[in-house]
Order: sequence, then structure tokens, then C-alpha cells
Amino acid sequence: MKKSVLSTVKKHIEGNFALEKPKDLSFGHYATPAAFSLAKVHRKSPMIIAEELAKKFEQEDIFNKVEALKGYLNFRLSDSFLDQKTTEAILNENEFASDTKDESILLEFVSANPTGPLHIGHARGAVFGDTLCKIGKRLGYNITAEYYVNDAGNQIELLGLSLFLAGREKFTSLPVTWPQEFYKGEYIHDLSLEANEKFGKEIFEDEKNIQKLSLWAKDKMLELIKKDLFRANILFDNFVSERELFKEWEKTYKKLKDNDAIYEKEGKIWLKSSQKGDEKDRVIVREDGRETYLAGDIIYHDKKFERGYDRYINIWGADHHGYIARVKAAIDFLGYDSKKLQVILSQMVALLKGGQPYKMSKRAGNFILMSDVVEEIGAEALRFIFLTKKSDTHLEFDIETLKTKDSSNPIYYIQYAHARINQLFEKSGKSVNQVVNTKLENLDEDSKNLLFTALLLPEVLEDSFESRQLQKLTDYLRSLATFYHQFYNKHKIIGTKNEEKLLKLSAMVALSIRVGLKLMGIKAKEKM
RNA sequence: GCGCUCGUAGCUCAAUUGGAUAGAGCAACAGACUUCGGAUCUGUAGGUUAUAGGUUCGACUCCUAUCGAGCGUGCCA
Repeated sequence: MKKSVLSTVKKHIEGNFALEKPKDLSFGHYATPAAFSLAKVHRKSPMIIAEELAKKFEQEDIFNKVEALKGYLNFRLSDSFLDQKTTEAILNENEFASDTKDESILLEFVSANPTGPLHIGHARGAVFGDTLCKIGKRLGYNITAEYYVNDAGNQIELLGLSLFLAGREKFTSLPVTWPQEFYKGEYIHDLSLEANEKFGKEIFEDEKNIQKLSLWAKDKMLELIKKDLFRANILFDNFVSERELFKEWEKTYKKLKDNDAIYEKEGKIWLKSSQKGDEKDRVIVREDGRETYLAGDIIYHDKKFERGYDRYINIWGADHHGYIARVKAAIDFLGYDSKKLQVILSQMVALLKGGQPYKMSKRAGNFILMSDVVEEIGAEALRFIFLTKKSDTHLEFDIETLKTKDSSNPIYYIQYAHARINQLFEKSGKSVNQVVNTKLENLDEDSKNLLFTALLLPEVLEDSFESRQLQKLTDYLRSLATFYHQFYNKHKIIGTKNEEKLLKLSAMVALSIRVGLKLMGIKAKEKM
């Protein structure tokens, strides 16, 4: 819809200008402040320029009216144009708000360590990434969703040790000395039971078995994570193993060396990241020859860029923000364009329980599990709550209010609008197919504005995706539902002379709600 | 100390990325048709956008300083 409007407006206005939606629909459907910038060029008042521009649009039949107001130029769409768009959408729901794009994107998200189940903080990044992926696919981008599995490094050994000690304490009479830091969630207990069953209690007797337990446990944890994700309707195309990547370390290392990106000092290998905007140089290989965490990420990004995507998006927890500069530096050193990588930070989720701060700490084991929240409030409500907030703002909510299943849960409000429309069709005894060819003409202001709002979904999706601000979609669906509820209370539909027109209009509203919810991973309800 | 992300109604968040009168939900108060399902709707109240300057036709948005919060500042991940 916006495309048609934009191309028509371009015929009559020179230069670059913004086409916006006015704050209030009573001004018009679209507006442009172009006269303000033209005023400078032509040394005339914006008001006069706007008046002159408005006259040029008299012959355009996609507009009903174009008027100048306080220097703004306001456009009002014609019934026939809106009707045409509506009919197209209803006849081809799968094509509505979809597009084709010639661009491939690699989207990495979650990437939580396989040392425990996902907690509520991971869930935010997971929901955001998955929804971004769904929207992007609808818009025609070629997107690959990928999970980077940190299955190498100290934390995996610590997982094995924690499991070993837990089992040893439970199933043997051997002495147990706990280190300062270890994993102690309930899942460790569960794992030890399972390990005991599978390997027998002997495995907890010899410390040589810690290695074996580590490898077994991290595979178990990854399975658990996949299950948690699946239950929240989150799917990945690939899982990339850090452990596997390290087989390619020599190749990446040589590239860095050839590009004069590293040097040796104090027996360690350093990346010259300070040359590329990082605060300081970073160690990538320790004195004892073991690679650091950063080394794994460098190989991963080397491989990613080798695969030749047009753009890369990483969704990281906000506590990793200090990491962006060094990874980008490495990418540049490897000879790629680090501008192709965009890192989106998913801010911390502060949880309250009964008004008291609920501290999340994985090691301590008193964190809130994503799976528990999914169990209590459902995947759909969880997804919705996260998607109503910008990803980079601190978010705080009380777990108790999330547990409620009443109307304070905003998802019901939108679902209700959809269900209502469905019931209208049932009551009227008519099907969508029967009303789709009814011409929407001579609509009153309310109907026309509602129809216009329902047709905005495609541009809302574009805007949400491009700006990476998915709350724009939830805001939109919410306001569309509000608009419809208001309309419904004000206007009688069944049995009036406008019945078929208003049913067609309602069908359009339902369609946008349904498609929008689907992209958020939420199924629209026919009945409640 | 330095860096990053922020600071908007009592609370949780928006504001078309520099545009028109800063908006929603929750909480509070007052109302609505014996309904095309009230899981809805209407209204009232609530603001010096942390503070002080600056940039311009125009600032919640950009710049500078100050105050405050969270995170980071391992050769942990």
C-alpha cells in the first residue's frame, strides 16, 4: 500500500521527502512534511508551498482528497483503492504482507552454554530472535537461524565435575570436597540419577571419569535446551559446535598471522584488536597453549563469513556488550567487512517475585527456568510479553502477575477481537468467500480508518524488521484490536444494510491479526 | 576510574528514528446497551520527558556537562 502511495507522490514532489503516518487519522492516511524542507530551497513559506503541491494531486484516483494544513501535506486514500487492496489480501492470505528480497542473512541467537537448562533471560533473546526470523522469512529474506554451542572450555569440565561430585556424594561413601564454584541446580541432581542408572555408581569412584561425564552431560544438556526451545515454538536451522570448529583453528590462525593481526608476548598469543577500535589487545592463546573463548568465536566468525551471507545478525545477552569490539576487530583482520555484522543486545530481565528482586544466578541454581514459565503461563503469553518491549531496554516484571490467566494478560485482548469476528461470520451465516466481492464504497470515516489500519500490516512488518524493533508489531496488533473493539461497540453489523461490506471489513481485520500473531509464534483463536 | 546501555504518568512500557496536542496498559475513581459473546466500551484523574545549557523552522529523540541505575572492565564463558 505504501509503495503505491509513494510512487504516486513522487510524481509530483521533487527531491527526498519522508512519507509518514499522521499521528491522528483525522489528518489523513499519509502525510509529508516535504514543504518544510522545500521552503528553504525556494525561499517561500511552507504553507504556500504545501497549497501549491496539494493542487497537483487532484487528478490522482488513488487519493480521495489531498490537502495542505499548517505546512503539512495530508493524503486521504480513495475507497476504490482500499477496496482493491482488501480484495487482493483476502483472496490470497499467504501472499499478504509477503514479499521477495534478494538478500541472505545469518541470524545467530540464544547460543547459551550447554551447562544447564535455559533460564528466563535466555528466553528473551530466544523469542526475539525466533520472531525476527519468522518476520524476515515472510518478507522474503533468506534467513538461516543458528545456535553456537559452547561445548568446549572450562565450563564443560566444571559441569562434569559438578555431576561427578553430586553422584559421588549420593551413591558412594567416598569423601567429597566441593570447589568454590560449581553447578548446583536441580538438573544436576536429575543428571546424577540418570548417570547412575546408565553407568552404575562405579563411575563416581574414579576421578578419571570426570571427562567422560562432561561429554555425556553436555550432550544431555543440549537435548534439554532443544526441548525447552521447541516447547516455546522456537526452531533452529543449524547448531554449530565450538568443539568441531577448533579442528579448523590452524587455518584461521594462519590467516590472522598472514594478515599481521597477532603477536607473541609473555609466552601468549595476542590479537592486535586495539588497532581496530577495541580498548586493548586480547589474548587468544594462553601460555600453556590452550585457546581462549575468543579464539573459538574468531573461528566461528571466520567460517560464517566464508559462507558468504549478505548480512549477519547476532543476538547477544547485554552482558556480552564489551565483546562486540573485539569480535569485529577479528573479522576485519580476517579480511571481511565487519559492518555486515550487526549485534543486537538483549537486555537483562529483572524478575520480581511478590515485589522482591529475584536474583538469577546459574551457578547458585536458584534461577527461574524458561520451561517453568512456559509451563505456568504458556509459550504464547511468554512470547507476547517479551515482544512488547524493546530488546535493549531493561525489563522488569513480576513472576506472579505473569501467572495470571485473566484479562490482565494482553494477549487475550487481541485474541478476543479475532474470535469475535469469527463469531460474527457464524452468526450471519455467511462465509468470507461470499462477501469478498462486495465493493467497499461510500464508507463512513470510522469504517474507512479501520480498513486502512488493517491494511497497514505489511509496512509495520517492514518497519519492525528493518529497525529490529519488534514491539512495533505488538503495538500495532494491540491498536488494531482496540480499534475493532471500539468499532464493534459503536456499529451494529448483522442485519444492517451494510452487513456485507462490514463483514468484508471485519474479515480484513481478522486476517491482519491472524497473520501478525502467526509471525509472533501465536495461533489466532476462532473461539475463546 | 574508564566503557556500554539507559533514565518518559504511582507501576510496566510506547512515541512513525528530528515533526502536528508526549500516548497505551495496569492500579484509582465515575459510567454504558438484558449485547452481532461484558475477556468489551465511554469518561475523569495522573507529565517542567532526571537536571542545566546548546544546535534549528521544530528536540523525548542530536551535542556538551552534571546526577542516578544496570551491565561490562578475566588469559571465565
